[in-house]
Parts: sequence; C-alpha cells; structure tokens
Amino acid sequence: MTAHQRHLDEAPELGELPSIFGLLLRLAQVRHYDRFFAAFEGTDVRPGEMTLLWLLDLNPGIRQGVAARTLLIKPAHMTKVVQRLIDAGLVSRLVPQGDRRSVTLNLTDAGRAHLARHRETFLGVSSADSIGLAQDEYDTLLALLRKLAF
Amino acid sequence: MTAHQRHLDEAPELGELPSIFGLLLRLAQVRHYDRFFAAFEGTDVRPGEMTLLWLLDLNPGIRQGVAARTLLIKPAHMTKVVQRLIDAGLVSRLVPQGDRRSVTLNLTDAGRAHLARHRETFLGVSSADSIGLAQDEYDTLLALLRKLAF
DNA sequence: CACAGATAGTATACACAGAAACTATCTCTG
DNA sequence: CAGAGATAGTTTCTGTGTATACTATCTGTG
Repeated sequence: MTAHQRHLDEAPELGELPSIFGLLLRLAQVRHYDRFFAAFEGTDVRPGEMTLLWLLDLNPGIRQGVAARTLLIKPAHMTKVVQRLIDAGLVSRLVPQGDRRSVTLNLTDAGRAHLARHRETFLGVSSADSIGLAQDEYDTLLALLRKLAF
Repeated sequence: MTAHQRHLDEAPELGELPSIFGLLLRLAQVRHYDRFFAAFEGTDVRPGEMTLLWLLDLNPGIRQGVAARTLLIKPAHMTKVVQRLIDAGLVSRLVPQGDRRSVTLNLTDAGRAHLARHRETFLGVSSADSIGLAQDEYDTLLALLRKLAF
C-alpha cells in the first residue's frame, strides 16, 4: 500500500464532529501537550508544575487551597503536586499562625532558579508561531478562551 | 469572613498566566467537562464514547486503528474503550477477511438507538449558548480550534 | 466556654490514559 | 517460499487526576 492510499483509507467521514466543541478542545490540547513535551524533552518539567511555580512566584505565601481553586486543581491532587515540588526542593510549605488548618506555599531559591531557567521555553511553547496561527488569529483565540476559562 | 472578603482573598495575582495557551486550554476544558457531565447526569454517557459512537455511525466498518488515529486515542486505550462499548452492547467487532490482524467496528441496533437518544443533548452541550459566547464569537472560536485540531 | 457545624488539607481507593512489551498476522525480499 | 521486518491490536505496568472519607482546626451560638 502506498502512502497515498493509506492516507485515503485514513480519511473517514466526520460529519458534524469538527463542530463538536468538546472534541476540538481535546484534540487541540493533545496536540499542544505534544509540543510542550517536545520542547521540554529530557527535563521532566511538567505543564501543571510550571504553572503552579509561576503562580507561587507571583503570590508568595499563597494558601494551597487558593492556588488549587485558581488553577482548577482538585485539593487531593494539589497535595501530591506540592509534595513532588517539595521533594524536588522547589517549594516550601508553612503552616501560618492565624489558621493552623491551612498551608501556605513559597518558592525556594532553587524554585525561583528553576522557573527562571525554563521561563523562556515555557513562554515559547505558548506563542502564535509555535502553535501555527497568525498573530491576530492567536490573539483572538486567547481572548475567547480567556472568557471561558475565568 | 464575608463572601466578599473571601473573594478578595481568592483573587491572586496572575501576571502572564492568562496568556499561557496551555493553561487556558486546560481551564476551558475542565469547565466544559463540568457542563457535559451536568447535562448527562445519571446516564453514564462519556464524552469520548459518544464521539466514537458518532464516528462509527458515519463510518460503518471502520478499522479500529483508523478510528483511534482520527480521535487521537492511543491504541492501548482504544482497546479498552471498545471493550466497554461491546460489553454495553452498543458496538460489534469483526475481523475482516482481507487482514486478519485488524478489527473493524460497527454500531449495533442498540448503539444506533443510544446515539439517537442522546444526540440532541450532545449537540446542545456544544452550542454557543450553553458555552456562554455570542454566536459569532463561537463560530470564530470553532474555526480557530479546527485549525489546531486537524 | 462547650460543642455542632464548617473548613483546610491529607489518605485511600479507584478510573482514565499512556508507554512498553508481547502476540498474531502480513509483506517483501532473497 | 522461507524468514526478516513491518503492522494491528492487546496486555501489563505506571502515572495522573478524582471521589470519598478521614483528621485537625476553626467559628459561631447557646
């Protein structure tokens, strides 16, 4: 079988599927993850961790639960993500005086260094160019997604 | 603490995060999943299964691997999804004459009935209105996502 | 100030998705 | 036409995220 014939075989009828919002979101996300992991190949940096470090850099001492709600991460999962970052020496946990049920988070020096080291790559993955859209299309897309996300 | 004060507590500084494409995609998807499961509450219908059934309806006898590549589902996972649908009586598997390594898929009568029963709800979840955008914004968003997805 | 209920986070158990290795079949080349 | 390599799908193992239930702490009301 030639490549061309195989291509024909693999072009099934899609009907209205390309207008199903949930499918499009998922497909776009899968492709974006591929880009992310290609850019961070060999570094074991993960998208969610990178985002959390970023948030902690902007909000030193933020409560763990507030970070979780902001990033739509479930509390049970946040516990594990934070534990990983603490094990990696990037984040520190502190139980504040006022409310000893809660936990506040801070970057360590190593965490700040880690963030600085990967900042450009992280931003680069999220650029119109790497995503394959014209700048104005990209701006429109981000504005629309922002309406849905926040 | 009043609701208003709590709201203030929970508005951390976000910096450039709302321009991080990957984060926006994920947040939008999490919110969309919530809508989906709210609409299908009590039915145990899942988004991925619904999409696969739809694809099978349009392409009777499609090869399992072709379906997997079309929907960006990994082969190992597709095996399990198909098995679930077969157990539910919605899909049938057939090993074709020409290539006995492969497997072709078809909807059963029950599968077609299932699809028909949930079709409107499925489309409804994926409408400008339920997503909370104006129709023209929604059309733009879909067109842009389609560029990324296919 | 005691205690009922709310809240913050954690632990346990499970579901969903992927990677790698395996089996069966097919194809192509010598 | 035999055997090496490619291909289709499955199995096994692992990781990521969720639901549920639990512990610790706090708050508000009597």
